[in-house]
Amino acid sequence: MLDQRLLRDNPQLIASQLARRGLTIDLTGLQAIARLERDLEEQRSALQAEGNQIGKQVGQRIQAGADPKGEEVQALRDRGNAIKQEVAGLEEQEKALEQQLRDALIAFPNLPAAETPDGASEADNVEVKRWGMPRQESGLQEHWQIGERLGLWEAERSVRIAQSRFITLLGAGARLERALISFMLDQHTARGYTEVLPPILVNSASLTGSGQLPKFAEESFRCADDDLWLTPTAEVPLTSLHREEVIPAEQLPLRYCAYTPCFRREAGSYGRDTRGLIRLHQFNKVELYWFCHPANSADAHEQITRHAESILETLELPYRRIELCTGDLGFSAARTFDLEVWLPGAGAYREISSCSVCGDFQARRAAIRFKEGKGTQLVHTLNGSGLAVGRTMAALLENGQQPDGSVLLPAAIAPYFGSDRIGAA
RNA sequence: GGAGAGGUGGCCGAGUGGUCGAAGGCGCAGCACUGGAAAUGCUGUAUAGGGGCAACUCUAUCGAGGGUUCGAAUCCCUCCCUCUCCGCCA
Repeated sequence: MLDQRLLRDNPQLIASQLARRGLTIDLTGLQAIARLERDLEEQRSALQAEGNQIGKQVGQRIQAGADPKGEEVQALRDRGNAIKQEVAGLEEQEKALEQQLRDALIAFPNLPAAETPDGASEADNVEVKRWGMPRQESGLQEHWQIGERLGLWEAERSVRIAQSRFITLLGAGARLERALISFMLDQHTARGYTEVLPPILVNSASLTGSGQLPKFAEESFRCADDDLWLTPTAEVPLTSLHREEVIPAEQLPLRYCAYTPCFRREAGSYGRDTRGLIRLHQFNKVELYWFCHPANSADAHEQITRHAESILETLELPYRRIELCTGDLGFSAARTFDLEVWLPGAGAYREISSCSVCGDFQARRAAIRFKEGKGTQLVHTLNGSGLAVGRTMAALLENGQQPDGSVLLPAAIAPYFGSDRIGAA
């Protein structure tokens, strides 16, 4: 959420930064509301101060022996009642304005960071670097072909169990998924991340805190009888892990990694990526999350991205780093690096991780502060996939495929999987 | 699902209409004492919003919302949550 003070003092700045995202908004009306709300608050608190004085005086007079029903006390009571009515009127107006303000502000996306390149769409994203040597030979299979051939999962029967865009992993496929989750968590905890296994049903406040609500309700699955949703990413429970807390400054940064299944409706993607593991309503992901001091968030962003990249490098998977332009930035992000893994069967780079710094945007929504010296300040939050597990499996299958039909796995995963190969050697 | 208890500051815990943002204790910080420490003593120690260069000051907040009152942590109503026991269950 954006800062109300910024709206009161410098709405032009907000407008110009949102314009970089392609949003044209006139904020003069909202600014007026914000200022009026502030004025009313000042009037009201002055009245309340007077009312408090009167309350005290009545008590003092009565204790001093004044007649509780006498004229002097009655005059104070009358004034007290008049103030009460005035205050009630002001409060009502204030509440209405506050609601309007909040409804408006909660729907605005984050302001892009200064470093984020301007652009209108995906096409304007900037490639930052490449790592590894992509296999280019022809005749390579796509991961869904390999998976079906080796019996790693059941596509059609999964529709029977749930519906389309769900997958059932079997045998070596299930085992490899489990191995990858363990491998990734071990890599991250070795770097000092605290492993978290959070609830994957989350309440509305949690989704609002991290930015999925109110704008993106249609992207999540909801439990009809409860205020609970299936989490679309571990970013949601991890943000709420410290919601409405004040963290001592010396504890920062707090760094967490979490494996969770993730659930997304994938509305509007009909017909895209219908085969295999790329786009599912339920997928596994290991997420990295930081709460850090504002002074360190830029540095932290590079670190969290490097931590995601190191998984790809340890798994010997060629990738490239893309910096998202303002037009392609997610709702809560100020700056984002996407990592795209090379899929030689498909002959394309595909997103496998997204590493974002959100500044104080989520912290303000979720009221996550830290205490340094006298006052409190909002923390900065960062999140990054480290990595999307199903897409990692897809990348391993395509990159490791051998002429004999088997799949050779990188050395790092072999101890977890129990073998360095899937299929006949 | 049935029965009961309870929600007060970082924690424990007092407080049933009046100057209470809230006793006391613990914890924490600073100072004193000490060669250093322990013990002891003194002082300080919530959050949000407003005003002020600052010292400071005003308003709100004792689970949430509403009501009674000049005045509510304290009385009334509604809701939420937590805990304990029983039942069921991985």
